[in-house]
Amino acid sequence: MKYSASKENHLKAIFHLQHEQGIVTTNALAAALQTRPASVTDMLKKLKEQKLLLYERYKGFRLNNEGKKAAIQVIRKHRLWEYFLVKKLQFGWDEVHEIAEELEHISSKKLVDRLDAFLGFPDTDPHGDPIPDSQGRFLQRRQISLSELPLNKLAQVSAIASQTSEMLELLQYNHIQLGTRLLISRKFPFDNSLEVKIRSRPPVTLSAQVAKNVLVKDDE
Amino acid sequence: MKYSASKENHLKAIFHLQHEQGIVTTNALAAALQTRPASVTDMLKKLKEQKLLLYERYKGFRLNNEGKKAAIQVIRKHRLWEYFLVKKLQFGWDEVHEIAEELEHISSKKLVDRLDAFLGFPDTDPHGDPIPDSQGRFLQRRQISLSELPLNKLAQVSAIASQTSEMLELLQYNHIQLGTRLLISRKFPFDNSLEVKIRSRPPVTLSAQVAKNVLVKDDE
DNA sequence: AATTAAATTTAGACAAATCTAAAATTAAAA
DNA sequence: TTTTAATTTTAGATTTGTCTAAATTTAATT
Ligand SMILES: [Mn+2]
Ligand SMILES: [Mn+2]
Ligand SMILES: [Mn+2]
Ligand SMILES: [Mn+2]
Repeated sequence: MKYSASKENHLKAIFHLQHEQGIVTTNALAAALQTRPASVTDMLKKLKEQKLLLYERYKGFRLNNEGKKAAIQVIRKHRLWEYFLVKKLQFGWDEVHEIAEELEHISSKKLVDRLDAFLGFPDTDPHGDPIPDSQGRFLQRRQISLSELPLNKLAQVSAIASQTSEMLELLQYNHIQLGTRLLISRKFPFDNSLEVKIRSRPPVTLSAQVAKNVLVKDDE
Repeated sequence: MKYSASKENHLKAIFHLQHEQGIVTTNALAAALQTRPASVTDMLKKLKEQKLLLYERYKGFRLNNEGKKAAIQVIRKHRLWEYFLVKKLQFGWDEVHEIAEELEHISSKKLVDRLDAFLGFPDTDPHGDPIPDSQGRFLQRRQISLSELPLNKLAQVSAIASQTSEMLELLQYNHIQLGTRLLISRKFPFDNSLEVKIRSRPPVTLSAQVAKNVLVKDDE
């Protein structure tokens, strides 16, 4: 099956949202796609027609198995291209998302699998997100949000949940990137902001909003 | 300037046709793009509106400088991606065209230039066609059609003018590919077919139609 | 030169994807 | 439990790119 770029974008966004929330709402999807709720409703009808999602008017929606499979293939393409751009073409990790947003819609399955092999079957993209394999299998890693990390416990940045360029710019400014080892040296209950220490650097302060979107795992 | 995939396809096809014919006709373009003359007329109006071509109704058309520049950028992308697919992803030269037909519409200029550098600034694509550089400069090579090659003169295949998969399949069957050294051992005036010899192989016969589309250059 | 044929353009339609404004439904507040 | 507010859907339009069928213009034949 081959879907339009717009359909693929919708499938992917629904997949991400339902991973966080179970059921997805029209407004949430419209916000994620920077489009209008009315446009989302239009697309939902088409996706339901094609039996890619479960949907009844006014009651929210979610992907069925077929829809998930399709979404995962798009995610696979997106992340493999991001990996290619960073590792082979020397792009920065904060400038590949938009380009991958276009490349992910190239349809050749053979191309994706060859690219995968060429890259040595990587299992995480430049932002630390897992890359599904050819059969759509994920290796899901146990990672927590930086805001849940206990005080003074060393951890390693493993993924960035919100990948807007504004977010990435802020992190880069604070010398935080994939693989950075850090710990929380202080918590401020007033606004839930955190003071974070990175080895041999002055500490930096992160808002709760930022911390929530930085995912970490135990340091080895 | 960024143009739609359809506009880019039209620009590229017009460029190729006017290279051969000077002025381009509606029917020729429709045939090249596998579309209808009426659709071509519609698009011509838009391209003229955007000042990419010279066009007056019923009188044919051709790209202006702006249009040529745009077309060359598309050709550059197409051929760089073809080179990538063959040299890095191990595709055969006869299976890359369709995929490149999609990849050529990815818009990032930076991506193309990085890809170019990654590939080592190649100057011909897998079919022997020259790859324009970042400024749109071509290195045009003096090549002639196999049908114009004198009898018994050794030459080397440098490009294939018609790159349909049917054509490429036929050539592959006859062991003719880019770089193949050959000579014409006999000409048959009745139908302008040719007997062609490739070193250490039994001679093969090619129709005039095939020979016209095989381009050769002097053997070093 | 008149007629026929070919090429090209116009007129009108359609599908996909999006939008705004208004209506319908559901959720929250008084 | 009314009333108000938020969410979601519908109705109707718009843009882009395409098509068929008919009309127009140009080219080729008799
Ligand atoms: Mn996308
Ligand atoms: Mn990513
Ligand atoms: Mn194309
Ligand atoms: Mn080529």
